[in-house]
Amino acid sequence: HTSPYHYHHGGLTGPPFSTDVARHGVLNQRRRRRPYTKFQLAELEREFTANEFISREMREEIATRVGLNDRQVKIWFQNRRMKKKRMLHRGEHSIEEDEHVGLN
Amino acid sequence: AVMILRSRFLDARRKRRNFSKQATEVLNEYFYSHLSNPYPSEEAKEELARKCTITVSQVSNWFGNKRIRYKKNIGKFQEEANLYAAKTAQAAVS
DNA sequence: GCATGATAAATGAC
DNA sequence: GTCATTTATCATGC
Repeated sequence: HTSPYHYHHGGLTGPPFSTDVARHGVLNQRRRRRPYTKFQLAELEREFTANEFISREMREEIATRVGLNDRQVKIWFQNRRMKKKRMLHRGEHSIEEDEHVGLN
Repeated sequence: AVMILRSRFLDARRKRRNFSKQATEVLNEYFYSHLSNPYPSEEAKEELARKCTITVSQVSNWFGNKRIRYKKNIGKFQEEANLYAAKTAQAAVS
């Protein structure tokens, strides 16, 4: 799987991160990351516990209730499923290598 | 069970430790020797993880942080870049 | 007080 | 849909 931000590079000319400017024009810049409130997260977590996959109707219902657009709710559930996967995969490798007071 | 997992998950960054000097050395060597495309493959990440005694996720985190912070202030990393450039040049001679 | 590692929103490839 | 990322924010180290 190639790196998305270097996918369209024909040659190897150009600085490391030259594609950033060309990615979006002046008008459409990346939406700023905005942390959600405790209430929003609590509601989202509660719905996620009920079911990890939600329909478009339920998505709109949650969105209006917590004050987010349905796209944000959709993305949140996607990221939440990835987070759960990471959490489950965490106990496999390092069960608990805590208190490793290592000096460099 | 979910709460236990989550509390343990959140504790990860709560008690984070800095990587060893040798680990940072290895990661920086790879980063500055691939500055035109600092995106290690999955296999390269696994090898770096073994050399540094860290997980593949930690390697991904390090490169993610390194790329954005280098891009945001190239001047601040200029000295570091020259250091590792000279180091790889030295290795090429020998 | 910033440097650093990990996580939380947001994007895009596939 | 997954998933590797970008970006901002968080929590800690020193």
